[in-house]
Amino acid sequence: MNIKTAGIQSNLPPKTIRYYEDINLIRPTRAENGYRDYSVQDIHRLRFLQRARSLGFTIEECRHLLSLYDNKNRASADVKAMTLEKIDQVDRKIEELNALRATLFHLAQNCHGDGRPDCPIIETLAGEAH
Amino acid sequence: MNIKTAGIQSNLPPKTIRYYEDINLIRPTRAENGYRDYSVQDIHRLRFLQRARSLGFTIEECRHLLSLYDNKNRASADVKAMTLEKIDQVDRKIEELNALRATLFHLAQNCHGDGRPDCPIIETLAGEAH
DNA sequence: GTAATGTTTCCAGTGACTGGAATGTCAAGA
DNA sequence: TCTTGACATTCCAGTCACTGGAAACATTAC
Repeated sequence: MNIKTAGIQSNLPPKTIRYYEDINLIRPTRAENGYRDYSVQDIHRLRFLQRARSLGFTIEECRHLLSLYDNKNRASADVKAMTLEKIDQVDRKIEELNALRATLFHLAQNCHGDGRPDCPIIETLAGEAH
Repeated sequence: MNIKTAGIQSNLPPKTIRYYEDINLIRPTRAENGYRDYSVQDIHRLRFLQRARSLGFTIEECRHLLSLYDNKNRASADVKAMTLEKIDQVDRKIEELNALRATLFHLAQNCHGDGRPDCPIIETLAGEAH
């Protein structure tokens, strides 16, 4: 299977698939003409990567997950621990964004938003008392 | 004022301050020995940058905000529009993260998390039916 | 005088791709 | 058969916002 088809099957752009090969996440064989040739197993790995990445796992975490995927004797505890850690990270990020949103909202509410030059948002950024 | 003091005053590492100079966000004068010399106005700009960055504005948005900060005839409507747009972006990001968290949580809940090799998280990433 | 600290410039690396150029291969239609 | 267009290859560079490190020079403290 050529790279474009592999991309459609895995929902990844060809550029990304070549990149994943560069960093040794996948090793397709080559056809006689030098084209990459993706097997069904390769597609499974690519789909796995696409899903794990879209769930916010980093490339290195994906590499680890793939090694667990390859390992028939893996312990599900390892995978669960990674997932729980990822949930913690997501929770922290959500908290940060909520605080950020509150600050921005407060700034926007105090800005009259017309053509007058005085602007509480700029003043706050500049650190002026208000 | 030397760069380290400027960094302390603005809560930015010296490396970052030099970087901001590289990309023309700030232009300190130079002392006779070649050291950068930061004025009080420079510190204001740096603090402004630090605050705007920590509120999630990109460097290019900061550049724009700084030009509004410099411009005594700016319209506060411009600044408010940027802030509201940023709030929208933050809202979208929070939504994404909430969905992501729900998926991860669902996966973790269905994983027994012990030494057995079968793992619903891996199976889901691999796209297997469950 | 010397050691520690601070400053300079420059180059390279991060993460995870993405864009583009130059070149080669293949399949379909006139 | 020729040509056109879609697809493939490699390699280099750029993204964003820094960050790390090396080599060399300046200043400060003891």
